[in-house]
Amino acid sequence: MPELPEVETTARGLRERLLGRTIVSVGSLDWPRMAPNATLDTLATTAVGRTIESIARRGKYVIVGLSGEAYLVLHRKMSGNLVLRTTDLPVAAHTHLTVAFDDGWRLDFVDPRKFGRIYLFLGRDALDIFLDERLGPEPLEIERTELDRLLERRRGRLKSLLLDQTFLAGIGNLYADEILWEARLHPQRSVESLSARERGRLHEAIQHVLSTAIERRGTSLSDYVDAEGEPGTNQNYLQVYGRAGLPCPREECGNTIVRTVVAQRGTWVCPTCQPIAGRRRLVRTTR
DNA sequence: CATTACCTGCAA
DNA sequence: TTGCAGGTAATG
Repeated sequence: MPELPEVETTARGLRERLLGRTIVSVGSLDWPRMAPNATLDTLATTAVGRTIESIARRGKYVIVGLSGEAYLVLHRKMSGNLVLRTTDLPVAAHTHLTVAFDDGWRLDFVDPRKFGRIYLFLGRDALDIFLDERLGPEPLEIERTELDRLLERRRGRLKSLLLDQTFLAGIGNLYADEILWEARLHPQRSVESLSARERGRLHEAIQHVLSTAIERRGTSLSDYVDAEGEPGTNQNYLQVYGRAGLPCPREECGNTIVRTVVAQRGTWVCPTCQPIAGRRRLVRTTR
């Protein structure tokens, strides 16, 4: 569920509340598989007494930096949320980790589907190795020329590529569809077939779609809420995702959006704005 | 490349 | 009851 804009919004909320706070207890790890490289004991022993020095996002991971070079790394997968509550409030259903702080606030990792993961790393090197072997560059920090270089080294379908976290970190199914609609590119288009102009549109669409979604504090379709427990508003501005049968929002278009499956994921496209063959080919076959 | 597994909740 | 869900790792 949470993709880059949702994780970024959450990280900002956590940063505001937690920087400088000291951890006083860690508990409720009722589903041990959520912490593949630590036990509740290790987490508690390591974290309690340490202070939050940094909160960062990398791809879809939130990285909580503790004093003494320890890092808690959280991934929410499909249904997870990281929510701040005061310790007088009861722990909600499906909460699988709680971290309590010295000022009466508590960070709860809530995840009905239990796909989420919590990792503990000691030392900057261990953290960097973990992240670098999973993640490509940050899409919002990439220049046009750098995107071109990355694309040159890849092949296959555009949508599969956008979903590949080692290509760019943080784009998921929803934003992949929104980006491809914005760029007027069909998800099945092969990377190799892109013209320079199309690569430019792709770069622009990545920047625009992700940054406006961050401004709107993310997309809340069913589960996602930010660190304060509040939904985002980007669900009110989706152009294609989940909108089968509705008209394409491009004024000059207005044709019907269809749902297909690409890379084993539900995929929404405007067949008119996003022709499966490039523009040149379409012109030829329609005359 | 595609398929399956991991989990639960919800809507059709 | 079935199918579907914003993710990723493991396995043909």
